[in-house]
Amino acid sequence: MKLKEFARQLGLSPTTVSRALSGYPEVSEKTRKRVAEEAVRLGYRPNINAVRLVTGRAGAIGVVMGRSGEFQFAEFMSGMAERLDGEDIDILVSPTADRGLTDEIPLFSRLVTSGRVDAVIVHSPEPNDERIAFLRELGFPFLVHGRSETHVPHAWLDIDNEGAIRRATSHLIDLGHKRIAMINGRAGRTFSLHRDKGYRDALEERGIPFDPRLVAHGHFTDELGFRFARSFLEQSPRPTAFVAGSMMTALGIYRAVRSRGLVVGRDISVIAHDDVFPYLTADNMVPSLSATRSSIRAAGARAADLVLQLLGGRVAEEIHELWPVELILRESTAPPPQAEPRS
Amino acid sequence: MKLKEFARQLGLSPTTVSRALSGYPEVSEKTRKRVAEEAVRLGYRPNINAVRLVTGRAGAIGVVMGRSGEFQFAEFMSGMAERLDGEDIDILVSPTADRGLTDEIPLFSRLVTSGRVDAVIVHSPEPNDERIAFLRELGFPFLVHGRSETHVPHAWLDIDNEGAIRRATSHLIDLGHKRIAMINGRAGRTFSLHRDKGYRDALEERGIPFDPRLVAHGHFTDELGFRFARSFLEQSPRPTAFVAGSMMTALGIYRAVRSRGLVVGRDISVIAHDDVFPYLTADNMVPSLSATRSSIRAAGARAADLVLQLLGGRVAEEIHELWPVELILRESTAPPPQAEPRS
DNA sequence: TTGAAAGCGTTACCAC
DNA sequence: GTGGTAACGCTTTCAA
Repeated sequence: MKLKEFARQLGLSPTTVSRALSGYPEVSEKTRKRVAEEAVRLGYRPNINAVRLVTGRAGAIGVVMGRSGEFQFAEFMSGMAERLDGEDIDILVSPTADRGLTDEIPLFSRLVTSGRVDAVIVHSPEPNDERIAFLRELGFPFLVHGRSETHVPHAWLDIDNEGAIRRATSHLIDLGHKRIAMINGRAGRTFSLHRDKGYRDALEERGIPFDPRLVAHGHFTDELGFRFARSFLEQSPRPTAFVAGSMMTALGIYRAVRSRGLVVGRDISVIAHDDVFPYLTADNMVPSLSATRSSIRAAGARAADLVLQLLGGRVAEEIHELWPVELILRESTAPPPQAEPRS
Repeated sequence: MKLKEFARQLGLSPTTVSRALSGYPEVSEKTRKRVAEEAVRLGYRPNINAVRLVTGRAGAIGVVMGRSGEFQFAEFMSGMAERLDGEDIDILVSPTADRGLTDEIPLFSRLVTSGRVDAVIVHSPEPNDERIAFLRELGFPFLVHGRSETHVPHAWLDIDNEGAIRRATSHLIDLGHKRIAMINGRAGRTFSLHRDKGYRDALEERGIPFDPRLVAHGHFTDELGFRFARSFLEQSPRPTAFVAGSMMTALGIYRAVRSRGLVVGRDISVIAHDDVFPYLTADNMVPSLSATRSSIRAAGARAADLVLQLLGGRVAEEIHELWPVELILRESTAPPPQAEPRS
C-alpha cells in the first residue's frame, strides 16, 4: 500500500499522515494515534527507497567483509546488531575478494558515492591507513575500529592492546619466565604493532633482551598457532611461555605443547587474548587459559552507538575511546620448571 | 555529481547517458564508450536510491542475524560475499534480538514490505517453519538454507545431514563400537532431526538398540560439548565413541575425554561434522579429527548464486539442491579397546 | 493543525 | 540512435 492510498482511506492528506508517522510535533495527538494504529492494521509501511531518495539518508551502516572470514567479525557484527535492534538501521556488508587494504578503497568509494550507507566502519587499520585518508577526504562519516597513527582526524574505538600485552608479559616475567615467545596477529596492522610494543616494553623494563626469533606474525588460526609453536619449541633453549594473539592461536599452541610431550601450565605457560566468544571459552580449556580479555561483541555494540552519535552530529575528532583490557589468570600460567617466582 | 549535470558536460541527454551506462543495446558503441570513460574520469555514479525507487529493485539480499552469533554465520556470509563480488548486490544484515523463529517474522516483514531487499535467505529452518509460509504468502523471493517439511513450495539448498551422520555412525559400528553417544545441534531444527535420524537408522540397521540417554541437543559450543561428554562418560558402561555436531563440540569432547584420563583415538573415538573453517582445522587437532565435511563457505557462495537465479526469473520450486557430504577418516576413530573390528 | 504542490535523481515510455 | 517527459513514493516547504 502506498502513502496516497493509505491517506485516502484515513480521510487525511498524505502530508499529515507522513508527519504523524514521523513524529512531527504539529500533528494532533489524536490524529497521530489514529494514524499509527491504522498503519499497523492496514499494514502500511513507507517505501524505504522513496524515503531515502527524498531525505538523502540510507538507513544503513556499511562494513567491508573480506574473504578471510575472520571469526571475530561475526561477533562484532552481532554486537552491532544488538545495538541497532529497533533503530531501523541495517548493516550493509559489502562483498569483496579482499586482496589488501588498498583494494578496499574502490569498495568504500562505491559504498559512499552511491548513497548506500550513511556511515562506514573501518576495521583493523594500519598505522598509515589509506582508507582513513580517503574517507576523511570525502567528508563521509566513519568510525575506525582500532587505531592508526595518521594525523587525519577521525573517530575511533579501540582496546588497549599495548597495555594488555605488557601486563600479560610482565606477569609471565613475574612468574620467573625469561624466554617468552609471542605469536601475534597480521604484520603491519596497528593492533599487532601495539602488542609488539607492549611485549617489548615489558621485557625491556625487566632487562630481558628482546629476541626476534621468539616473535611471529600471522592470521589468527589454530594452524599458525601450532606451526609457530612447534618451531619455537625446537629452539634450544626453548621458550617456557607463550603470549598468543587469539583463542585459535592458543588452541594451536596447546596442541604443539602436548605433541612434544609437555604439559601446559606446568612445563609451558600460555596466555592469550580472548575476544570472548560464546562458542569457545578460555575457562573451559584444559588447563583453563589465562587471558587478556575484552568483549568484541561489546565493542560492536558500542561502535554502532558511536556511529549513531556521529550521524547525530557529534564531531568525529572528539570520539576517541580506548578500552582497558582485563587480565584473567587461570591454570595455564605458572612458574617455569625449576624456577622460583621472582617477586 | 548528478545525472543531469554529467549529461550536460558530455553534451548528451540524461536519457542517453543512463542507457549507455546500463548497457542498453540501442546506444552506439562509440557513445557508450565515451560515456563510460567520462563517468570514471568525472566520478559520476548513479544515486542508488533514485535507481531503486524507479526500478523497484533494492540491490541487496537480506539475512537476519540473531544474537546467538553462530560462528558458522560469518563463513557462510563470506561465501556469499565472494559470489556477489562485482555484482553490485549487497548483503543486508537485519539486526534482531533473536528470541525465537516466530520473532523473526516481523523482521522479515519489515525487510520485505519496506523494499530494502530483493530476496532473503532463511537459515536453520524447522520442519514446519513459519517464516517459509510467511514469505511464500507474500510472494517474496527467498532461499532456505536447510530444509523444512512444509508443503509450501520454496527454493532450498541443504547438505545431506542424514546421510552424513548415518555413514559416520555406521563407520563407528564397523569399528566395533556399540555404545555411541551423539551430541547434536539445537533441538527442533530440521538439520538436527535429520542427523538424529541418520544416527538412529545406522544403529537400527545393525541391530543396536537406541538409547535416548546417549543423545543430547544444544548450541554448538565447546562448553556444551564438554558438559555433555563429561556426563555421558560418567555412565556405566560408558560410551566408547562420540558423534559431534560441530568442531566446537568436538573440542569440548576432546577435553572431557582427556580430563577423565582417557585418550581420544584409543579409548574413545570421536567423529564430528566439519563446516570447514580457515581458523580451525580438523586435520590439525591432536589426534587429527575424523569428520563429515562440507564447506559452508561454498554453500554461501552457491546460495548467493541461486538467489541471483531466483531474481533472474527461475522458479523457486525447481531449486532444490542437496549436497553430499564427505566422510574423512583420521586418527580420532579407531576400534574400541578390547575389541576387534567387525567387518 | 492540516493540505497542495514542488521536488529528490533516476529510468522508461514515446516521439523524433 | 537520441531526446523530452512522465512516473517512482515519499518528505518538506509554503499557504491556509
